[in-house]
Amino acid sequence: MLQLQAIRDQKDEIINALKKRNIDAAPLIAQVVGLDEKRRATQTKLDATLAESNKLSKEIGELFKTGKAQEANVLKEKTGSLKEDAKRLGETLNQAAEELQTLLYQIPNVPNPLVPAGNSDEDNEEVFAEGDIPKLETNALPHWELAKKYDIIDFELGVKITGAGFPVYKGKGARLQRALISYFLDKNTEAGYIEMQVPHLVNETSGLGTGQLPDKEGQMYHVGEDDLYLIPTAEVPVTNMLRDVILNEKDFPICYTAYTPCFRREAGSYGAHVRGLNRLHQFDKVEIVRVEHPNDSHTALDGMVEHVKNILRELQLPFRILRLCGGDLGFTSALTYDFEVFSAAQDRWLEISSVSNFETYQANRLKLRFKDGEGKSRLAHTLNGSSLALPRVLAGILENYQTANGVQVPEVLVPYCGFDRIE
RNA sequence: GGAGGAAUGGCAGAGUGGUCGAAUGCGGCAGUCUUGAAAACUGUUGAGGGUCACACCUCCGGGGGUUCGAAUCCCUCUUCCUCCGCCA
Repeated sequence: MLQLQAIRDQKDEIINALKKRNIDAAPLIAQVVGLDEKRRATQTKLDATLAESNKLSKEIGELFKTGKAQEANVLKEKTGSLKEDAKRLGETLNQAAEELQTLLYQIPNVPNPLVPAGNSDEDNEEVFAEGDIPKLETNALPHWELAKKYDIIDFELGVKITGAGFPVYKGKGARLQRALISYFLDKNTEAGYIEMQVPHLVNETSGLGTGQLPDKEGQMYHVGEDDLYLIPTAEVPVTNMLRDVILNEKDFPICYTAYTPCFRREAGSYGAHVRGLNRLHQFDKVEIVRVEHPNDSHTALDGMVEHVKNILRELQLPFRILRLCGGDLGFTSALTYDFEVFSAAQDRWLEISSVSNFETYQANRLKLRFKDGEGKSRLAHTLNGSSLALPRVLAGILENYQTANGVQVPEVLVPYCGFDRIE
């Protein structure tokens, strides 16, 4: 959520920057400014009414104490109309504040100046690429065929017990998955992230805090009975740990990592591009989350990108990094880098990580602040990234490491797996 | 699930209708003393709105009510604690 103060002060800059997202925010911003003025004017009137009422109440108290009940009763009558005014103004105020909130929820984050213009994923800017794309045998298989051949992932079994998009990992497949989780957590811990285990269901307030609600409601599984949401990413519970917190400057940086399953309804997407592990309703992910001083957040973002890079290097997977264009940028993000691994057998790039700086957008919703040198409260910056998402990394490994006699296990994972080949 | 009790500032903890945004202690910050530190002493220290700055307004778990006036009384929700039941 953008800060009202910023909208007031830098209206034109914001409208201009939002054009990169291909939206014309001018009407919305104008509405916000109008409502904000109304809200403040009403607040001023209400405050004056309440001040008058408070004053009278004090006088009445004094009069009763000194035994002047009659005079007190005269004053009492005067408070009646003030009360009515206050009630009416209070209602107007609440309504204006509510409308304002609804409007603010509709405005996405302002893209960072680095964000390239563009409409779709085709306009994303490749900023880095590394690793050799392996030359596979002509009869190389996509991962869903490999999964069947070696009996390590069973999609049909998942359909039987739950539905499409809920695979069952078996034997070495399950072990490889667990190995990846441990490996990622270890790498993140080495880099200074503190490991957390967090709830997999969150309440509505948490959904609002990180920006999944109110607009992406349909993408989360909702447990109606208890009004809880299954998390679409660990970002939600982990970042919300800092909700309503005022940090000290010396607390920065805050670095957390967490492994969780992620649940996404992904309504309405079927077809070739979602085969196998490419898109699931439940998948595993290890996430990194940082809370930073505004001055340091972009350096931190670069650091997170480097960190993910190093993991992919160790796994020896060919990858590239894209800077998302305005049209592809997530609603709450100011700047996002996507990591993609090349899947030789599918002959396409698979997104395996997304690293973002939300600047103050989430912090404003979360009321995540810190005391600066002058003792003033300011909003912190939040960042997060996948380090890493499991299924597509698994797909990339299966496809790129396949040989005529089985799938080799990447060297760094062998100690975690306890085997070096799936056959 | 049943029966009781509780929720106050960073923490602990007073406050049962007006003088309470809230005693006191601890912690934090600044200073005095000290070569430095500790101790001691002095001062300071919640959040939000509003204003050029003041004034002023709101907030004592959330929401609603009673009253001229609510941290304090009533209703309701949530959470925590104790006892019972169930249970990995």
